[in-house]
Amino acid sequence: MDKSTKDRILDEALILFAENGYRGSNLRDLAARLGLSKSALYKHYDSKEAIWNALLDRMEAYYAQRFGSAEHLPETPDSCEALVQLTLGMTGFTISDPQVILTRKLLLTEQFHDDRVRALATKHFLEGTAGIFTHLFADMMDRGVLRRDDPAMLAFAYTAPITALVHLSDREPDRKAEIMERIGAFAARFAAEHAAQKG
Amino acid sequence: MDKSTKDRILDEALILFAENGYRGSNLRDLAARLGLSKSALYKHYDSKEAIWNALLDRMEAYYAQRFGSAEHLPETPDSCEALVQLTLGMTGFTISDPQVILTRKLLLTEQFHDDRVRALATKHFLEGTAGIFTHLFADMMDRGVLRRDDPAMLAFAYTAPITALVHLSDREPDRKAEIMERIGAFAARFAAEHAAQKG
DNA sequence: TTGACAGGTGACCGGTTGGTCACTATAATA
DNA sequence: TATTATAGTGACCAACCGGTCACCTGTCAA
Repeated sequence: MDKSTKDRILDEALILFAENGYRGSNLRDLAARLGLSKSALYKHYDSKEAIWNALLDRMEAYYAQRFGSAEHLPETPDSCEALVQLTLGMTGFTISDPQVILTRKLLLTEQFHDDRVRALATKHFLEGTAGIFTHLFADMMDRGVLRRDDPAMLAFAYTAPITALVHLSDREPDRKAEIMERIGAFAARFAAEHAAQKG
Repeated sequence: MDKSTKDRILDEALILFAENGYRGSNLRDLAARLGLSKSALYKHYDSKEAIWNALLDRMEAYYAQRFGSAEHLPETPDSCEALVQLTLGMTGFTISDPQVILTRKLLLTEQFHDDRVRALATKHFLEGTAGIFTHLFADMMDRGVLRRDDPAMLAFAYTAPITALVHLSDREPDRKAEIMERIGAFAARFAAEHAAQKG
């Protein structure tokens, strides 16, 4: 089934808002991207702000399903090497997928201009990712892969530097290869340091 | 000596641009904040963009002197407790000083719209802070306070989570007390983990 | 005294932007 | 077949914004 115009508007609005900001985007450009006239947009949304709100609705729904339930947790790694591989896989996706990149840009650039974005930014950059790894680390401790420790603190210490490098990749997309290497080195070092049996 | 109008314009421009973004700010509001008419601004700067560029010039000069020379390095902590205290002092300032907060907001919200901001953002959030602690950690290893290790990797692992909490404080300034506690806990844990003599 | 100049004012201009409206085409339905 | 709802068009409008211009005022040097 083809995507509805209503959805396509949000797809293009994400691109536009992420690259120029909400205030820096205008409905004429948005309509042109869709091959529509500006007034056609008003058949689907009442205003520019309504498009913005619908886009945030969609993003909130996405985060609710991604971070909300335990179902979307990745399988617990059964070794330190598996943890590094999982991390590299997740990060590789996150710095390559266009939609994810645009979403991150939107969260960063609009976080101080809109309260819903503010909340989503904290969820995405802090609680969400760290929350997932809190679960994984707790499991890995139970299974004797990681030395017993505070899983939440460990997850925070693990994900925050990786997130910083993801942001660097958003700023300088040409350095992706180098950044992936740094993430791999950081993850490997971290895993070695907190492995159940040292060495 | 009183501040020149030219400087006061940049002061207010920082506030305006940081809170509404460059495109979301207009010269009428800026003039009103200064108690001037809009046309008076043109006696000091040729255009809105010229104000923006002058503001970036000033920011670049600030970062050059802060991160550029070894003179501005804090004194090397002579114990793990001193490291924690230094960290809390620096962070306490950075999340409280209005100008620093505004600068950070500007860097975050405009990093994808302007190449100079992009470069400054990487310098501020990644290389700069980590660079300072790379020096400190190297010194502390030489003096036997910290276990010998890769100082750059260690500095990155230390500063990135703190920076993430600083960003959280920018988004949710009401949580400053809680955030300072988290930073203290993280710093203390990190120091204990990398101290020369364990325990 | 005069003239140049720096700093400031308000009116005005053209381009852009969000939003409206009358109108059209098409497809489903009574 | 007549009707109605949906989706789309282009012209238009008012508000806003960056920028210009003629003009004013105080200071200070020639």
